[in-house]
Amino acid sequence: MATLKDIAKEAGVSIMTVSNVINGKHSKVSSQTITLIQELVKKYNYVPNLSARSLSQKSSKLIAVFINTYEAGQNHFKDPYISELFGELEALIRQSGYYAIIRSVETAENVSTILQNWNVDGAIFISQQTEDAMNIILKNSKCPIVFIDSYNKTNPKAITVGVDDYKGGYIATKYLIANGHQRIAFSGCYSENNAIVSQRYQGYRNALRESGILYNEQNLIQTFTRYEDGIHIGRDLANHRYDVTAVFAAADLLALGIIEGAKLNGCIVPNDLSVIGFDNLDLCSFVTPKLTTVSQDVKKKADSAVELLLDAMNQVEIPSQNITLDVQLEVRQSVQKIL
Amino acid sequence: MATLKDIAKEAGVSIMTVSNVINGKHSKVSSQTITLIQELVKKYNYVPNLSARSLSQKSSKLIAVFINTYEAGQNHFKDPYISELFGELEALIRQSGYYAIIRSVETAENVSTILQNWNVDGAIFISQQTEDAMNIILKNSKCPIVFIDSYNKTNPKAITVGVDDYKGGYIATKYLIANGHQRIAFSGCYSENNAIVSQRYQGYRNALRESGILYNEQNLIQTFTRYEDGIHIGRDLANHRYDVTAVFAAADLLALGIIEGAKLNGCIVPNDLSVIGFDNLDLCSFVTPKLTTVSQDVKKKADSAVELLLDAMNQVEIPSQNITLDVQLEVRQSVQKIL
DNA sequence: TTGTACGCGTTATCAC
DNA sequence: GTGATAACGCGTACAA
Repeated sequence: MATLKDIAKEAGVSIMTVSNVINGKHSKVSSQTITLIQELVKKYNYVPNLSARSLSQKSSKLIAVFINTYEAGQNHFKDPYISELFGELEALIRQSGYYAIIRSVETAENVSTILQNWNVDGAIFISQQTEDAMNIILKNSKCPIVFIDSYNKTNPKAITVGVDDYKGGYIATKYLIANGHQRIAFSGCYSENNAIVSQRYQGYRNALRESGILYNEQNLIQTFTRYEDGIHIGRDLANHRYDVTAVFAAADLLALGIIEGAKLNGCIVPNDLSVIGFDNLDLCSFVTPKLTTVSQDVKKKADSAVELLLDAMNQVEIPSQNITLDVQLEVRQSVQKIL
Repeated sequence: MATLKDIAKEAGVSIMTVSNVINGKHSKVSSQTITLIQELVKKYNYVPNLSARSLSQKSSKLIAVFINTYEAGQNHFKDPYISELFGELEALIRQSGYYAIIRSVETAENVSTILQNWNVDGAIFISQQTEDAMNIILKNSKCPIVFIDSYNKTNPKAITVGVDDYKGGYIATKYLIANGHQRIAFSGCYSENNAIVSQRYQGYRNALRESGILYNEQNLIQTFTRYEDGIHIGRDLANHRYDVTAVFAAADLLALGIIEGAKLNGCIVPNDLSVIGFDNLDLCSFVTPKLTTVSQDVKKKADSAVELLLDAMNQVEIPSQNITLDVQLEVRQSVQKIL
């Protein structure tokens, strides 16, 4: 509750002297008063009021982290990938001397309001945005914003961090093909608005084409990517609703659901069906069979995002505003060679 | 960027009139000026500066969510339980008209600094605190604080939300006993500072005693509760380092690790060993065998915490400051009857 | 080396 | 109904 004024009065100096001491501008103050004031600061447990500071400065030291609100009635933080990413971001924001405001939003309009409300210095989106949404957000916002897992080829203001989704789809499919599979399904939340999945799908398609395998439209399985959705698909697969020997699932949870659903109807992975996922969640190694999947480096993603954001906030020249991190195949037990 | 002043100038009225319109004090303003100002607000996209508001009001509309920093080098949000809880809290805070600041902290001192820095209205701790830490925090803080999963029997200021850990340990052990098990291990992060685990342990001990089973000190397995820790213990169990037929693990991840570790050394759950966990994470149903566990209602926990906090902030009379939610046994496949 | 005046955007108070 | 003034806590710019 103590303010600069209180300390100044007690010390018999002006407010500015106290302020200078606190902000480390020691060159402007005699060492005597410095120690005096430092004692008083401790004694009264002085803590600067950052709202006041934010008001009189350009900067608020606040970084906003945005996430989409519930999807399919689901708490977004139940997605282990999102949670881990968020945890890393929080740590990095704190270590950089900033404060993290977390907010789930429904529409692009809400974003700029929050940003202005708190005079936020920078923002990070941790769930995918459409290009349209990004453009609206960027147009209405003054501070730098980093978008994780979003694609935007047209807007030069867009700062993005993502992984090589195309390559992920490509190497996963290639691996299945190398193991003798020819009839391979793609399952995921495929739509025009979902650039991530579209990219993975493109990788899948190109891998097929390169190997001279004819693409069968029936093998695109449209679905949400929760575990429960996978169960349904797994059952369908076991019931031969699709004519395939392998499935590439665009998310680990979906893949795990598929494995379980197939099993429920007597189809055993990898013996009767091969499955590959995407993300490399910890729990891929907890299940049976352990899931072969495309792995990405979540920590590096968070590092890149915060680094890019801080650079933009400090107007540092950046080589590129769009970072694409590499992915690689994590071979485990859910794929089997066939003849 | 528009401020009250800008709007006032454009409308040819005073700042206060604009302020009154924005804050819905319509009784003090003529309907003409109301509509005029509302138009201008839209035109200039006016958004109130909450730092300024916080400065001139008692309240900041900010709620801080605290979590302990890394433990055992682990991002805390990799714990699915913590993540889900956090996601629910974020939603509730937002829906209540507040803004969430998230912060990981190492020591109790950091807490009051943040609280003062931002003039925070209320705070929630989502990871367990020792009674000492809680007392320090409460002593140094002015705003209401809710502690989730912490025990504090002595400090009347402490507002807490938890589950009936004792009962959890009790019913889990009783269930094992009912299935014919007599030699039962307890594994978890047992220590004097960890009240949660101590309670679960007490439940375990009492269940044994009630059934006339002699407690064997060797069967208390001290460990961290990560999956990897479970692996070690599972191996030990398979190698008959402990003379038991069943294990109660104080956390699901630990239980899953134990199952896997045992399997690696040829000991199959539930055939050769029965295991019960605690938390009922989603992934309990993803693994094989599906984990029998003690379940708690995370959503209800979040609801209770926010409700309690808001009541305290609004100085509403509360029947009890300490809520203990019920737990129940979720029977699945990891326990087998023995003779 | 230290102090003064002012402004940041908002609200409460009180007078008109 | 409406408006002037002070106050919230801090930092910048400048003066002493």
